[in-house]
Amino acid sequence: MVPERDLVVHRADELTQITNALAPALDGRTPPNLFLFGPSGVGKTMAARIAVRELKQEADIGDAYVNCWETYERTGLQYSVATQLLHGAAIHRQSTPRSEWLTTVREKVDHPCLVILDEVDQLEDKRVLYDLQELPAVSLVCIANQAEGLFAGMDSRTRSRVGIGHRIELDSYSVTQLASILRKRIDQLQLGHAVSERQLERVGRVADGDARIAISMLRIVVENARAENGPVEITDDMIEAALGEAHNALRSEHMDRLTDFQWTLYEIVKANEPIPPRDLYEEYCERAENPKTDRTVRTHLGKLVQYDILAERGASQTKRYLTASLDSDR
DNA sequence: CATCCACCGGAACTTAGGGTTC
DNA sequence: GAACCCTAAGTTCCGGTGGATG
Repeated sequence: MVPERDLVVHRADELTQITNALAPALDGRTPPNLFLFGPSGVGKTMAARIAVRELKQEADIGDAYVNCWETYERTGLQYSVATQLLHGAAIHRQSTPRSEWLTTVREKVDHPCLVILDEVDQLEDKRVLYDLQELPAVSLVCIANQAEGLFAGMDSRTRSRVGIGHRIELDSYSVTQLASILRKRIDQLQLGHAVSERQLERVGRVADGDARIAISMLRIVVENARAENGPVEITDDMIEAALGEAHNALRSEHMDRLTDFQWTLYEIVKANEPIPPRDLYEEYCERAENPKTDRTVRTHLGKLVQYDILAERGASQTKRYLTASLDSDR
């Protein structure tokens, strides 16, 4: 759920910038693409969705939202965008040739459309951005961690066509900003008395600028406190305990999506880290009945690194894979 | 500094699987 | 149900890159 605007603290300026950038849609024009960059948990998605929702209230504007982590394939993404823009009409099956979906959208949609692509750097095939850009009514709102990672993955044609537009950077939250975000949530739960300012700041400091981690921690703390009988009381110990739990919860979200093959690779690295690519592949061949080629393994290792599940150190002969620990990058 | 070697990743191709059409 | 179309995943091929080594 997207919090209402009054819950959005410390992002008023950015929200205005986003709304201004997309404002041409109010006059029926197609705004230039918009790029939101910033580390995780700084409110990029929230700001984009609120801005689009506000614009929709004022004019006839179509919208679509796709999380590219979940929908990372070219066809799936096109299908998702097309059905959202057409409200499910006129698309027969997912196997309908993509040229047909795009033609249908092109023919039937005459108002500006704002398409939010969240975690767009997770897209396997960035050419899908070019496909969408071909639709005259569509503006892309691309959300990613870093500009470099996103544009590096594009071929030159896509980059020159899609990469034009406003760019807005969102910085990490400060400790006090995080604390006040948490305070709003606590007040909503009517638990104002149960948590001290100092404890909220402690959560904010540990979350390291990431509101998702901070909020996740707070939720765990509150749940644990409620599980105990009597009035809700939050101790410092409970806060320390929630830290590890919150990190694990976010990590397992990603781990859940691994295939068996990717799990095998992860386990080999975990058992042997730091491990050079060659040893990793040999170990994999021993474990697998029908081992895939090293090229395929490389592709998947690349994904695991991109998902922040594995990390790599060194280059060429000194290259080693190891498990990425959230604790180590702080 | 030149050479070597492990590694990287793009591109074209093959294969398997699913759906559509007649 | 056969012919056809489309896609994702994997394979093959290969040129490029950058530490290590002498």
